[in-house]
Amino acid sequence: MENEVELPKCKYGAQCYRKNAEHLSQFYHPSDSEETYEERVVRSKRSHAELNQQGAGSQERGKEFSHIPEQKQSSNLNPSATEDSRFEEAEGEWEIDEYDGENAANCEYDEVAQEPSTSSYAHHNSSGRNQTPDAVVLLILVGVPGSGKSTFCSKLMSSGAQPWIRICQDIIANGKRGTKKQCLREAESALLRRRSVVIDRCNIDIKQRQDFLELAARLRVNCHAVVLNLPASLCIQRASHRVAHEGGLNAGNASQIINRVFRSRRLPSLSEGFFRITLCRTDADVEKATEEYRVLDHSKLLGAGLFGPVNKKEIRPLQLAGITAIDDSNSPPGTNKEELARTQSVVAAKQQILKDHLPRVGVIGTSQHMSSVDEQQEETNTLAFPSISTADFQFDHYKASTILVESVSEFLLKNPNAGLKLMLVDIGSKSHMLSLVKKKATELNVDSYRFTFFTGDITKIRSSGGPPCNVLANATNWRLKAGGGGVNAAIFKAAGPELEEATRKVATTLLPGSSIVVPLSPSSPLRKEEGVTHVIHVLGPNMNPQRPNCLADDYVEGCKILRNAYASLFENFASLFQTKPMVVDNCKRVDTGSTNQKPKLNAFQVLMQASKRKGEVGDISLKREKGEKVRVIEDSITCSGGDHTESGITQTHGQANLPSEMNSISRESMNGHGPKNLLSRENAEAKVHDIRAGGLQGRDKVERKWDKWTLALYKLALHPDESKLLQVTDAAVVLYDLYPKAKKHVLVLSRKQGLDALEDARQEHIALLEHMHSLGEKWAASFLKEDSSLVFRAGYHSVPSMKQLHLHVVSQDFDSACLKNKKHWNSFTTPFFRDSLDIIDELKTHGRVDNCGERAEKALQELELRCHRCRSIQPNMPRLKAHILACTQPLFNSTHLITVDSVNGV
DNA sequence: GTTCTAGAAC
DNA sequence: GTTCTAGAAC
Repeated sequence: MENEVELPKCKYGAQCYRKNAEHLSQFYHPSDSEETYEERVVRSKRSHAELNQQGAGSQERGKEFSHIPEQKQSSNLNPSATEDSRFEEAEGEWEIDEYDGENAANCEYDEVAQEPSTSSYAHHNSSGRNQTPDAVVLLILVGVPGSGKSTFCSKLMSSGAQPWIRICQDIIANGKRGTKKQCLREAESALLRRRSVVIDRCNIDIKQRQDFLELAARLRVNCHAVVLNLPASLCIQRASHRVAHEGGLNAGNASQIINRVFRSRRLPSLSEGFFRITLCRTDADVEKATEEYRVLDHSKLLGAGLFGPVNKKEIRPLQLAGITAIDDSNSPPGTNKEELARTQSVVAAKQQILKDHLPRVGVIGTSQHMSSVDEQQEETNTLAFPSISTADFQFDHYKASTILVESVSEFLLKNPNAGLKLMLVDIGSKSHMLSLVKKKATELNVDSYRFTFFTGDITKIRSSGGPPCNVLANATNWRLKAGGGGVNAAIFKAAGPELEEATRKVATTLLPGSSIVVPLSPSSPLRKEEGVTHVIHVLGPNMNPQRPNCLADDYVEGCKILRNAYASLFENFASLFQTKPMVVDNCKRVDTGSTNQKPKLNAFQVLMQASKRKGEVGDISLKREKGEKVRVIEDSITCSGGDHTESGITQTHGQANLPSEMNSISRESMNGHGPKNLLSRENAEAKVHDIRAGGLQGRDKVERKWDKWTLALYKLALHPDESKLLQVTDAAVVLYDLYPKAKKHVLVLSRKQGLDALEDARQEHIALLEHMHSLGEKWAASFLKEDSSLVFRAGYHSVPSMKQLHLHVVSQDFDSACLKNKKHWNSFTTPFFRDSLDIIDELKTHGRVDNCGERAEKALQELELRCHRCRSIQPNMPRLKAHILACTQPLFNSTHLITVDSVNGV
């Protein structure tokens, strides 16, 4: 086959060519035989980064290519290889024979001149080290409906030299129209698998193309454009004749739409960051461009620049910094070396700019190794962790794998930042846990880019060819001692005495279900050699009678502890890279000497912590600048104390008899303000209301002005209108949600003034929250008598929309016309919805509720629409609602479901 | 919380 | 033209 090149030879022999896999594995990649897809991704990215480091511009890459004399044969190395494996082979890192650099010095451009569209990619740099070639392409088609994008793709897909992945927005959502986000996800996934991608959507203006260009820049993939700039009349004619178009365009509306789109089109320019743009004005141009990409395989590289016939109107926006289009109707691309060089240089600069503007996650505590390589190219932070409690602690593997995968999934949802990754590590190549977890992760559609697997020694991940992991989890013992065996012994040994010393400074013991972060000193071998900056000690439940604190087959408690262990571990990992405070409570701290006791802070630390806390929910001064509805009240003018009771109110339905202790609690804690007083108070609070934490004492309170519409529940709590309520007690009222998001949806509304949101809740509110929960449970039970198929969750929104703390009790069918948008859905099905029992537990354990604030609220819009049963992502609300009506998978999102069985004590 | 509307996408 | 989403206003 013409233009194909011979892959470089292995240094072990001229005839090697990977015929012997065992031999090749010695130098191809240390863990090639067991290397997972994700590991290949990371390695591939590393290689790209190295390539970039040595020559940012395409021009420099071109020079590197020139060192290799023309060679042939690449795809016939293994005739029996499948399509995929053939491409995987082609991207391997090879050591090659010595070459004659002088002879090859100008080879690249000469080759381009002889063969305009392609050139050899086989290359290596001055150090003799081979690089991964830029053979994978992100090709963006630009054209109005009817311009022939689908035909272009068909030809690529059916007979292309490489297996192209077509991303078509019209059918991406299970055959239906999807979103740009989905296209981006699919494209990223394909590119990471080293597959070239063609984007089959109009991409008609800069904004529509921008995200794809950024994706290409982030993944170090060259981004090409083919512009199907055919006359509008021709496009209309074609669109009018087609039937059953994927995008719904038909004869009736084609003309209008195409004309409109045609007017709004903006042709792509190199300044957007494209590596190569091919303009087509006629079918012949399209045919030629199609052929160029059809024959493109991993052994070829199309030259950079702008190609094709351009008219005067079009050329103006296409010019950039002196670059003129290369009209390949007369001369082949790449013949003008200066032009090409300038183009390549500008493209490289633009791509660098794009890359520089991508969001980054800071790498903390880098070692020398990391600063030289990882910090520059791996804008990620990875936690490598072993399966907790399944080895020496003998926890049931099936239960453990479920908890592990669910915990991972929750973490990924809670932390949408793609830079935070998790990697499960097991030393055995035939690990039972690993295979169980892989299977469950696949079933639950867990993001395989952010949750990966590694087989090998957790203390030697990077040095054995795995991805860089800057944080390690250590499944430790309660004494945090170095002894024993397994992962704990291995990590302490690999980290040296530095880890023991650093651990001693932080804590002396650890409770099951908790974790503690220990920074590694720069002198630790684990840091120096593997780039590990932190170890997080985590203690899971023990089911082994030979070990301390055995739970003796109490898997109810065991599962709870294991969930807590993972949650604590992941939370601490995330907190390393965020402003959120670390979870540190369930350990015996060396500075306090007592369990569950927070360390005493000096005045400066108190100030800093207060400042940090403020930052979590949005810094007040910043909010003031933005004109948001938050301000600090100078003194305790309003709401000091704030407790009340509405005397004379009785239970209207009588189903919920308050426990005696609750009645006493209500009377004691909610006295002091009669109705008259409340009315005047309400007027005052129409201006300013408190919400903040601090025990509702009126001091150092940050206060928020609530909009008028947010006060409906508040007013109802203060002045219960029995006609609107299901039940009234001294402490709470129950009512139907005015806009139910499911078949059954009630609110249990606290009547305690000043307690407006979870973040206000403290230990003294536990009894009230328990009372609210019991009311919710009772109402759920009464609904279950009517319809036993219902399943309920009782919980709070992390950030409420309405003033006055209220508990949602909502059936999990979500079959309601009032459930309309993404915020509705995500506020009930993501970790933004906090189970009532978890909140009570958290108050008992920590004295307050964490993870409430603007970040959680913001995530509602950023998160995908994911089915709460099968976790599949749905493209929009109508599709989601149709899906959840049909989905029969068991519920995923809670361990505290209220069902017929649970209310009957089964 | 909701409704209304402009804009994106094809 | 339709469908869907996000933001403003209340």
